[in-house]
Amino acid sequence: MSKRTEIKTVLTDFDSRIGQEITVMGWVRAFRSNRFIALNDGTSMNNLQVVVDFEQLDEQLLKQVHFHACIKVTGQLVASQGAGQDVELLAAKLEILGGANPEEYPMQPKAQSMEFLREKAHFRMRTNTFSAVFRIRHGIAYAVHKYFNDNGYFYLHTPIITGSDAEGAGEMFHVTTLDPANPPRTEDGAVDYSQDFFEKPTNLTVSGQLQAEIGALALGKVYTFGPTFRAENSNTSRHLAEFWMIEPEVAFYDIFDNMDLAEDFCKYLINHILEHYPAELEFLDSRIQKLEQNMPKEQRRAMGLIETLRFVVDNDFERITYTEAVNILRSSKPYKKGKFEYEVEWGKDLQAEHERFLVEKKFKKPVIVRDYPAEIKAFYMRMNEEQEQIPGRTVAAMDVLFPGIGEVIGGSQREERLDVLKARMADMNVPEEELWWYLELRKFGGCPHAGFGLGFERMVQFITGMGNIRDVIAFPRTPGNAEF
RNA sequence: GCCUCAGUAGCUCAGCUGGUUAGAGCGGCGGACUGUUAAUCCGUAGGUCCAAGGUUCAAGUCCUUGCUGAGGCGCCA
Repeated sequence: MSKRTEIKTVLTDFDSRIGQEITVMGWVRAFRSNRFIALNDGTSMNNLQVVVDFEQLDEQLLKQVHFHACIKVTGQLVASQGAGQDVELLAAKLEILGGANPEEYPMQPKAQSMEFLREKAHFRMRTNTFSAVFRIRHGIAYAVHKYFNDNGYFYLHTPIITGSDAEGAGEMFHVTTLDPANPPRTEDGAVDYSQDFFEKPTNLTVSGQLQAEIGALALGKVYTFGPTFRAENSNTSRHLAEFWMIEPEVAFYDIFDNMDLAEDFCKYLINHILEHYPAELEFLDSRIQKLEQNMPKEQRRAMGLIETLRFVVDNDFERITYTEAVNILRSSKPYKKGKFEYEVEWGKDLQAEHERFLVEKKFKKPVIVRDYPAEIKAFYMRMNEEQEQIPGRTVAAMDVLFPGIGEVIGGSQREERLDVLKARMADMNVPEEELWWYLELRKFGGCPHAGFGLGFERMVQFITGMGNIRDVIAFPRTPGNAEF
């Protein structure tokens, strides 16, 4: 193929190219007035206007310039006569690389529903909305690595297949090469996993945290960023069966260092996108405004997308303890009026409606809640000292709650005291045999350390303003859905 | 897993208390158009009303079951 110039380059760096002949390739977004082709090659939010003179080009060729057909155009770049763009390309040569017969092609040059586009995941990335989302998704992923690299963290690849089912984060997908219809059996009739590939039962990982702790206790500061699997039957706009999670783990960090890291990290990611993807954000912002035009006022966002992102980076996150949260909730208007469906009571977990009140009504910004009751949190979270005014024991856990999507981060300081950890595992029926190495980490050269898990798609959702998590991952896996 | 709502043309939807040949906008197709920007204008075709059963003289409309999707909740990131 002859060399092409990317459309983003043409549109942003055109001074030196005006008057020159260039070649561009991309997908047709519109063919107006038998003269103007809006061409997009995925590099930019904006299209290049290609101007055709039908007397100079074959009529049959121009008839194939359909919506989303892929074409190659060579011609002279000139200053545009029209008002909508700086430059345009006068087509001297036009070639159809891939036609798109509109009588069969399902995509149409108009707004289509998210549900319909989800069924067309192989085409939806050609739309403005999804190309913007996926450019931003890339930008956030890049910023994750840049942030950690620039701050002295090491990227650790924790296993996708795990031999432990004690990671305490929900139902797991089994991994096996045994024939499910006819597996080998032991004498007592159980499946004989000693004949399986790994000679033991294995699952897809639900978290890289326990292994990340191994890294932290050697390299000091590590992070993981990889796929994570939960076999929960979750049917919501913020859950996936396969998602990407970022898990920093840091030696010598306590819960407060952990909160500082979480806040700084979130702000860095948002700032990176504000700085590098303004066109995408403006498009998504206006998209939401159009969507909300017909909604009643109370259902609309209080602030625009970009305004929300600026607000989050410009303000400190609110930090409260679980006990304070319970007190705030119990003296709140909706509580007194009986508007909450679930009871607010020390010892019970905060429900989505409670978190939403704190984030969206009370503080109107991200909130970090810490020091949750020990009974409702995982075995590895560090036990706090007893406090007189608090009804029960708490652990040094923290959740970062964002407006609209709720929990984006869950983390904790880890229990480094061997005896306390063993007691907790016994209390919660976590088998020591499976996590012998986790215990030895405390026995030999242990230290205080902390970390958290950030749901990557939830962050992408927040930054792009997309309402459903299935629309910020290219190929969503949810209960009953693994197409593509 | 639970609750609520929806499924009618390629897409988005209208179709009233059941009543003849089921509608619109957009998209498609045919045509016009050399300065358009969600281009515009004229013409035109296009339907197993999600599926199966039932009630009725008569069902897109009512009932039952199932399937699919969405929203909310739970589980969490």
